[in-house]
Amino acid sequence: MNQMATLKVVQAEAAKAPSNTQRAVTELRDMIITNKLPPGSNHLESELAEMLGMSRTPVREAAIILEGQGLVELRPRRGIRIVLIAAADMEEIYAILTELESLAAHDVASRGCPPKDLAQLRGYITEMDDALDADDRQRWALADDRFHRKLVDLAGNRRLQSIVATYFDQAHRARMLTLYIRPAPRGSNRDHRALVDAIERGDAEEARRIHREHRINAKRMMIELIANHGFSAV
Amino acid sequence: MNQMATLKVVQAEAAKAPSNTQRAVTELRDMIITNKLPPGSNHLESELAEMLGMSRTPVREAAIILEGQGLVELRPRRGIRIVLIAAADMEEIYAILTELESLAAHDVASRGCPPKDLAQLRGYITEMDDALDADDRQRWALADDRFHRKLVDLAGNRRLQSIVATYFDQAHRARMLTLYIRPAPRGSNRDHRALVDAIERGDAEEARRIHREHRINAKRMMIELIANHGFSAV
DNA sequence: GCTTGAAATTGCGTATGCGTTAAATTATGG
DNA sequence: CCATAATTTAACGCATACGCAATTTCAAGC
Repeated sequence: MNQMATLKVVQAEAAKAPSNTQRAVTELRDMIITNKLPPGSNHLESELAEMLGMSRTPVREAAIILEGQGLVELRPRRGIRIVLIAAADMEEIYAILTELESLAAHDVASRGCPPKDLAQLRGYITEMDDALDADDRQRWALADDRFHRKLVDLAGNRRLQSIVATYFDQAHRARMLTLYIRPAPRGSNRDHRALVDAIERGDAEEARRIHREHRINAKRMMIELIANHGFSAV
Repeated sequence: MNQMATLKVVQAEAAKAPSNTQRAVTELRDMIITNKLPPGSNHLESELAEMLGMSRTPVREAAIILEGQGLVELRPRRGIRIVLIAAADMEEIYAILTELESLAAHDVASRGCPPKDLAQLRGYITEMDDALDADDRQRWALADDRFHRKLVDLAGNRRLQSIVATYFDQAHRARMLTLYIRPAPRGSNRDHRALVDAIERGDAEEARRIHREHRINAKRMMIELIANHGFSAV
């Protein structure tokens, strides 16, 4: 009885066997945003089903979900297409992220932010600095991701979180491509620090302004890189 | 043979039989946003399947899509739940709509807008005035909807359109509920006219500012109505 | 009664099969 | 040689079936 209880707890706390559909979503998403499934490529349901070791049904369901997240396109009889991200798409995506993240910055500053979370944000900034010193771009990108995500989480708007997450994913491939050809993002952390300071002071409008500028610069750089390096579509 | 050819053409030009999944999405969406499926109610897949005269498969697929649009919640073995919209949700939704529509206003103003489209926007404004004179709130709401949707369309950002459409849907039920208890939205059209004027002048910042104010007011009113009338959840 | 465990129920996840129909291919006429 | 029609192919949409597992029902013990 004691053992059973323990087992139960363990099971409850374990990730209790995700459904095949869920697994298909995670695995396909990962393969898409890391470019393992080439942008623009087409895949039959049966092909993906075999690859993932399941039947067509959960693959179809996963495809529908991923279509809702803008990662694939369902073209009946022509396969599931991995969407291409062109410069124009990055414009759209960054425009949206700029607005929504600035809103998040504003809201966090105005509703106030526990010291613990401020510290965490600053932790990511330090992490980014360290990564740059070590010239580890991958690690920098990861910390940058976390910083931005944390900021949005702190705003406490679930829908905002979900939208930003979606468009982060869409932008992910392009971000990874430009990661090694962009200049070292040294200036970036000055913005980040100024933002956290503004949040700490509760200066909502300033927080919004700082983050908007930050994002606008990021967007400009990304678009230029994409244009100059000629990968017009990813 | 001639008849067959004619038939073919007719079929091709007709809306060529949408899939059952598509039909399920449209019909369920309509029933949800018009409160025909009561918020908070739960429905088994088989129940909805029977109602719509199809099997569980397309209903499941539709449910997944609608979940992605935040209209239902899939709770295994407990049915498909029609999501409740509470005051807190309206806060989230309006916060997002405020940002994104203001962005749209800004972009339309800065990229410029063909006279034809300006005229159409003004047409909706007139329609709203007329509807208010006739005390026809339903018609007012429809024109207001069209005005806002058109504004976003003109910004030419597909992703923006899609997000705004999604959250419009989520807010629809609450908007309809407050439609008859709110004061006549006379002031609203002053904002609308000022916005269109700003767009015509190409004054992007002013367009953004006007629309943001407009939305903030709308939000305040909506939240107050919901709070005062005690339907804390819809 | 109230709790606990066993039994029964039933809703869902997934596999599978089939008919439809769009795409591809070949045949046919200009 | 090209364009169009007939034929073939095969991918998908959907219905259906089934076993597992969660939930509910019911019984028995405290």
